[in-house]
Amino acid sequence: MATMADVARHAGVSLSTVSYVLSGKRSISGPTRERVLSAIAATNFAPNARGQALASRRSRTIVLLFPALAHDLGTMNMEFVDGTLQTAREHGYSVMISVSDDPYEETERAARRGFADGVLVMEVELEDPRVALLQARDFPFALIGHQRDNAGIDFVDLDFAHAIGLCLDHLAELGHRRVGLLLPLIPTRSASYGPSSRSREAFTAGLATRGLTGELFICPATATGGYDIVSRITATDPGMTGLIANSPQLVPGMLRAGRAAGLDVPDDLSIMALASHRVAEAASPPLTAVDFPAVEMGRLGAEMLIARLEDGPASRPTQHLLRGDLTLRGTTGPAPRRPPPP
Amino acid sequence: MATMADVARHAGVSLSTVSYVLSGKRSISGPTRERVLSAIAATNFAPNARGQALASRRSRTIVLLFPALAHDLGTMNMEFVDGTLQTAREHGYSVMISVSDDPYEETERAARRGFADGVLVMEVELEDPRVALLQARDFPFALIGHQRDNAGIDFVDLDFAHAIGLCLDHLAELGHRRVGLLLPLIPTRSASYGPSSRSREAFTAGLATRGLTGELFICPATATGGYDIVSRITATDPGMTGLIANSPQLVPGMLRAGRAAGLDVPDDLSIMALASHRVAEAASPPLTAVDFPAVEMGRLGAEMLIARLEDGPASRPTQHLLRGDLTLRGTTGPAPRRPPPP
DNA sequence: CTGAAAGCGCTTACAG
DNA sequence: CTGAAAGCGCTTACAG
Repeated sequence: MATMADVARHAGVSLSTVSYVLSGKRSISGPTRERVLSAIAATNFAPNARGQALASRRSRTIVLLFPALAHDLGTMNMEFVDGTLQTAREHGYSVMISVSDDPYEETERAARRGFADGVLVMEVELEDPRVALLQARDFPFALIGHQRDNAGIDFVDLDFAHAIGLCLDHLAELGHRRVGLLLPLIPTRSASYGPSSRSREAFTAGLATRGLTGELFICPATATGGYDIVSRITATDPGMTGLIANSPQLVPGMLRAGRAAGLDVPDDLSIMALASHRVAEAASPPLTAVDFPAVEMGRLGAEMLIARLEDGPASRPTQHLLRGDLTLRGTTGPAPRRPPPP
Repeated sequence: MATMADVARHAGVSLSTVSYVLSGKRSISGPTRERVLSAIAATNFAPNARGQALASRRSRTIVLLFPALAHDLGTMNMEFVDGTLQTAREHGYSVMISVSDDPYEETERAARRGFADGVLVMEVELEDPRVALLQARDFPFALIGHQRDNAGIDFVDLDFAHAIGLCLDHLAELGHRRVGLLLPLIPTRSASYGPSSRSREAFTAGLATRGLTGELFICPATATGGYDIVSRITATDPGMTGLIANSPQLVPGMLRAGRAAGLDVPDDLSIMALASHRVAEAASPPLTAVDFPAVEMGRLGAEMLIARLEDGPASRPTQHLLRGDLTLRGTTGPAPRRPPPP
């Protein structure tokens, strides 16, 4: 591989001139620039990223910081990744993906070793130790998710309270009187995992104002997680005719349990979820859902982080709390006249 | 952040001694090592990855080279990523994910810019220009997938011919006489995309030996892709009672089309897929499938590439053609006595 | 408008 | 067993 020194020799100029032609950071005369450019072409030169990173103290790399990935291999996580990659690429940044059983240690590693310029933190808790660490170290970051206290922090998140409110409104309008919210239990995240706690609160608070009663269920985010809960519900609480899944991963099991109990969706049982457009469409049957703009959140997260890297710590933070729309796709319907068969 | 020079000063030794304590590449006296180690602890030092990368000419980073990701955001791709990440992490490597509308250009970029030590190529074609490029440039790589000619190349792939054979055996044993294979059309990949062409060939060749007749269908890898094909089949070719999906993403649409035509799965129509255990289990209903060991393929791919990076180009290549097992989960059954209602 | 040189933070021959 | 020094391939003040 040709180095910048090779190009300089080839063009008969100094190494720094080659560098400045590439960066545009000082004006170069027409003829000199020509010679350099054709030398670059002739040697098939491309600047070495390692040399650039060391000299400029910028690697143009960001890290997407997943906690343990294995628990949630769903399409929605891939959508976050996809959005992040798209935006990073548009800005000339590379993206590393980091996954660990020990997210805190992994965060520290990213901040200390300096292979990347900043990190995008996923699956944020209300008081996330990773965030405290990054702040203490003054290492650039942005959140996909948000904490309880977000002063000065760049973040993008779904407005879970709003989403749950839309679900309750919808079910109430359809005449359901008793509803359930299923929250996936994420092994590595504590009880203060943002989406779970915010949905839980909104659900609890939102029941009364709509004249509903309901119950919260926590289950493994697996195929059988939703199945077991809904089996129990159909067996013991037939009046609960409307169900909300905080994650689309629970839904296949929920549908199966409904079917096993002889219930038709949506005639006997209404099921809705928080799910990206894509995931809701691909499901079988397509799901009535509040749209979870996962790709856009990945995009905005990368956007914020890169802006922070380029503008420095001074500029004021960007905070996006996105509201999803309700899209009807047929898994919810009017509450059954009388409770379905036991 | 403390540098190695800080540590050296703190310990009263030379910078090189600190480096050697860390690398273990020469013997250090007990007392000296002690002083260095406690200086490292006192300064909270961690070696700077950029300096290491430049000096050692190794970044301990590999790139996972996806073609355009947007077409296939499925769980199975996430499983490849997950396997790669797990293994990379065990070896102290970082993983970059790269996605592009122009995979060739992206490959060239990775090889020229030198931000990574090697690349893992996904979605390989029978004669993949990216592979030719990497070979010409002598840039380390391994394939998840394989070409027609694989001399000297490290790769891991599913044995698609074997998998399709298992499917045909299974359907033939169940008494099906006429079967279909659905291949997802991947926009960015040409007709010579490995999995499609190998499955196609095995299917065509395998029909006769089992006394079957059948047909091939190519459809968009979307929710509606499988739907449209199966709608047509049920309308025009009711004797086709066994269907194989080369990708699980087609299945939800296929099931929906079956249902819309008033057909029961598996009583009237048998559907099976090539799908990872996880994806097949999570589907609703769970799918009879030939297991696609996506996580393991990600692991093996990373393993091979890292071995190549550590051992150099001399050692002979590793080539894994994995065979998946058939797992029955209830979407296939005996062929109906007479063709189902039209 | 351009060049010579210092320096980014390491690794690793070269010396002793 | 340890140190002084060259060098990895760039960027960017410092000079002119």
